[in-house]
Amino acid sequence: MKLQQLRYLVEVARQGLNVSEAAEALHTSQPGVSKQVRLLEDELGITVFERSGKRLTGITEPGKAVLEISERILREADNLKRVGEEYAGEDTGSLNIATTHTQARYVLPAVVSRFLGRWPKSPHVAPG
Amino acid sequence: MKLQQLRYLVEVARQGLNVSEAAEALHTSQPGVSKQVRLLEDELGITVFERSGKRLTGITEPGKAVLEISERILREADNLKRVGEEYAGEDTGSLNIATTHTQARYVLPAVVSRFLGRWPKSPHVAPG
DNA sequence: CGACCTTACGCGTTACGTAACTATA
DNA sequence: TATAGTTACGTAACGCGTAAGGTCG
Repeated sequence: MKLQQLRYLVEVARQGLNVSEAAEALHTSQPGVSKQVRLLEDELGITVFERSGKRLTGITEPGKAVLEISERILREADNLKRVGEEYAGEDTGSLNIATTHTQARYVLPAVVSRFLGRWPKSPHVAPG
Repeated sequence: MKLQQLRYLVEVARQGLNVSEAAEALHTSQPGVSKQVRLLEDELGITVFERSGKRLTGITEPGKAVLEISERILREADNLKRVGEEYAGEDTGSLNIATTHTQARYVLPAVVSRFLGRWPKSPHVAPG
């Protein structure tokens, strides 16, 4: 089960059971959506969409439950990304180092290198 | 962001910040867990685990939020699988067909074939 | 015949496991 | 020195897009 399969599933439902429109809304190909929806149905052992031949004509009872839960999961996944944005910037700041020429020349480089290795997001290292 | 990354993350936290034990509990390799945790942290822009050199020593504040949400997502994912089990069996039954030899010989095969194509889970087709 | 879903297939990406490296206690 | 996490790398699996195939209205 993959998050993207849930997105595909939910989008198909939101687009009035139209796989083509769902694919376009998700900026991907229609066969991809079709396949992933199938795979998810297989994995869950559930038929989510009623099919009349090759058209989707409705949502089954278990399908409704699946869609509800899927939407919850996707909402939570969005929340997860939002956590990143909320806390972004809070662990930033600046660190000034004063020392002698000798230390700066022979000791600092190694120390700074290790520091940058440990905190990869540190953007700026400048003299002055 | 992938569901497995969330599983890895949560398991590491549950195993007392021990990546090796988490890997074993998940029946996978330790480097895999390490890498996926890193990738998730990068994608979210968040440091979940405090690191002292190469040991994990604590959970950051945003990390706690991430873990909470991740656990919710995983619970919901389990619910999804459970929906499958709950409804399993409800759309099963048997269908008996009585007809003439001629029909059975020349018409039935195509019809049965289409039926099986439409309901792939049909396990048994037997004369009787 | 037109719209639309599914299957087939080739390609690029990604995850995973093994091995080697590094750092901490 | 022992333990634990990370990096490197080769392989296998997976997702995706294009093209071809079927089916219903």
